[in-house]
Amino acid sequence: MNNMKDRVTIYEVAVASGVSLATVSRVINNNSNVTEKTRKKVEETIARLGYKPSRLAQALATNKTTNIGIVIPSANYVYIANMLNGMTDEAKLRGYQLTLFVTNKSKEDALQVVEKVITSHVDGAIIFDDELDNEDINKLASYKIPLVVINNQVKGDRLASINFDYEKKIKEVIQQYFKKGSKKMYFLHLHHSGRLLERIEKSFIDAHIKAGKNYGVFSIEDSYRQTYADFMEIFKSTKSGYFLAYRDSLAAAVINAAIDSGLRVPQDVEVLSIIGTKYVSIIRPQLSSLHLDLKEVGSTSVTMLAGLLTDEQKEKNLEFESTFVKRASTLF
Amino acid sequence: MNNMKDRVTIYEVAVASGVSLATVSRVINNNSNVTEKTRKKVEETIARLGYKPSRLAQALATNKTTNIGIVIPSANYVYIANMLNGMTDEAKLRGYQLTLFVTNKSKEDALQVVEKVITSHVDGAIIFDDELDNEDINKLASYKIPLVVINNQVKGDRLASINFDYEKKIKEVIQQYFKKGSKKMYFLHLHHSGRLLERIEKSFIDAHIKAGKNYGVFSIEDSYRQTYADFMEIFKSTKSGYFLAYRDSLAAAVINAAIDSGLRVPQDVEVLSIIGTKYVSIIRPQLSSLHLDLKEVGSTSVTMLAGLLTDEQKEKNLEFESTFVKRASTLF
DNA sequence: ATTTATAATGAAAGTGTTTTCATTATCGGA
DNA sequence: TCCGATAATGAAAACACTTTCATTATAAAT
Repeated sequence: MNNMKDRVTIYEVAVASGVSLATVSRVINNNSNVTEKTRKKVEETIARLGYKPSRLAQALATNKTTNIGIVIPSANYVYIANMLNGMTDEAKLRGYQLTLFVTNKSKEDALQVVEKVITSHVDGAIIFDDELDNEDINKLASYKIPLVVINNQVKGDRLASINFDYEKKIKEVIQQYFKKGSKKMYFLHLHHSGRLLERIEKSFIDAHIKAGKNYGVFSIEDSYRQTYADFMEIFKSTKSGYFLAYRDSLAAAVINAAIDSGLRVPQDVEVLSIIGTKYVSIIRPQLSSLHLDLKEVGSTSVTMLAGLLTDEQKEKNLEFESTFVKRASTLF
Repeated sequence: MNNMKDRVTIYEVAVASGVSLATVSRVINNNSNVTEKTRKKVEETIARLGYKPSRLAQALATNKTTNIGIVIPSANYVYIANMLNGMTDEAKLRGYQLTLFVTNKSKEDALQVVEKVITSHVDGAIIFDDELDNEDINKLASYKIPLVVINNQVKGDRLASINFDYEKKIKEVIQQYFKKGSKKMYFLHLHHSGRLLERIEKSFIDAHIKAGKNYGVFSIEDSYRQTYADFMEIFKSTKSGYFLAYRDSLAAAVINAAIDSGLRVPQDVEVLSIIGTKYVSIIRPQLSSLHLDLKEVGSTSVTMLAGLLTDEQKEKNLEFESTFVKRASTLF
């Protein structure tokens, strides 16, 4: 039964059921202009021969692949995995396939990715990658590829964007803290930082300048191990502070280093993780964070792209609101 | 400059450079049978017109898509994200694109996925999903799709597999523990468990039976929150034990529940995470685990598949060795 | 200069579909 | 029973390439 079978083509189905290619194509695509009788007949031979239409040939003929490209810096971040999760769910629901394009945080790779996306004939793409700048995005757009861009305000035909309100929220959190708290705040700047992080940092600095407060910035590497080591050093001299970290693994590095240095969290050291994943409640003390449903961001991005693809929606900008969730790593 | 351009086809390039389609095709594909002069000429007009070959048409003509399918239960697990990371790197190196197929741990979806993989015309696929059984795999194989299957011993033409030695290692860890330790061991069985986990459980039970030792099994849900809640209950009566958890988030649930119940880790409660990710060292106390370089598993799977695709390699089975890493959550 | 071997090129068929347009069949109404 | 309208069907072109095979150009050798 399970012998190797060569792929059955529409032609063989046509011959076997005594109709033309056109008719078989019609029954495959549920075109109504087919008699019930011939439809039955064709469907029967399709089942008998085990025919499956070639999506490749369909794509070439219709200029639609039902593939959407996902551009990300890496699959390895938990928050990106969360988004991917939402994307795969929604894509499955809508009958799209996801093709991954990763830039590895390298500009060179990013350029390559742009080329690949163009030649791949995806129906559209979702971009969550700071390595792609406006020029890259315009290039993709110029090839008429509908785009949903996350974390970059873009405008144009068949271009939608999703943005997070982290900048605003960080400012609010800081201003709240100024009222009740007294520790000096430090921002953890990543060596290889992207636009979003830079905007957040700017927001952090602005809030301090406006309030006439003193602040600090530490530039760290995007690695738990290294950040932990760095802070074991830092905590030899710095005995208190409120630290803003981009991701929970980095926040955890600060917490663990503080505790291992004999400091108390949150009494001496307070830590806020900006992007919180499920680990915020696993790490002890539990991490205060800005909560954003990244899975929903993922599924929404697919929904928006689907809108662009079906022309229901020409352009749209959406802002996702994050909420500050106080847990045990901060006092307020 | 950045006007909308319609896709340039090979035909236009041919006309514009005064040669035939065949010649253009030859320069695209670096075929040696082209004069340097014509090559230059064609390359120049390719650059000028901004021509990019359609991978779709190429795929149809050559019956090669340079796409490989990745079948996983979900993109949301950290250990799968690690693997994906290795896959994307290696795939980029070798010029393959990755298309994601997720089963969501549902048999129904798995059947759908099998169909989609077949009609998607991927050059091959990597399967890391217990939801696909031998029948599904044989079906894919019968469509001549080269396969690398992770965690399922399979045999056949253009079928390779990668397996982990968790069963053996767990047995060793247990036997070692019998020599020095004294706590009763408990296995954390997942409600929706897969083949791998079941094999590990069997290994766990076998080791106990062989040694004439008593053991326990708790059936839990695959969720940190629920497992934490469950163990807050369990630790009301059970005041000590050695717990084997599948993933580090589950192990963390046990640890946190133990500590929050006033028990000491590892003095009262010992915990071993089978699949450890980077969180093993973030969680406190740090988690003892079986270490396996999942990123390397990912890249190796792509390498093996590439071998099958180029016919360098007809069949292969590989076993990855894990190593027991003692950290602070166990005594030995 | 002529022949041969070889390299470069082009014409055309093939890849597996969809879709347009023309043709044929079917049905209802007079 | 015949006509007209409409529904069902098929032929063929289109999609954007690759590849085989035949043909022409080029270089080497005599």
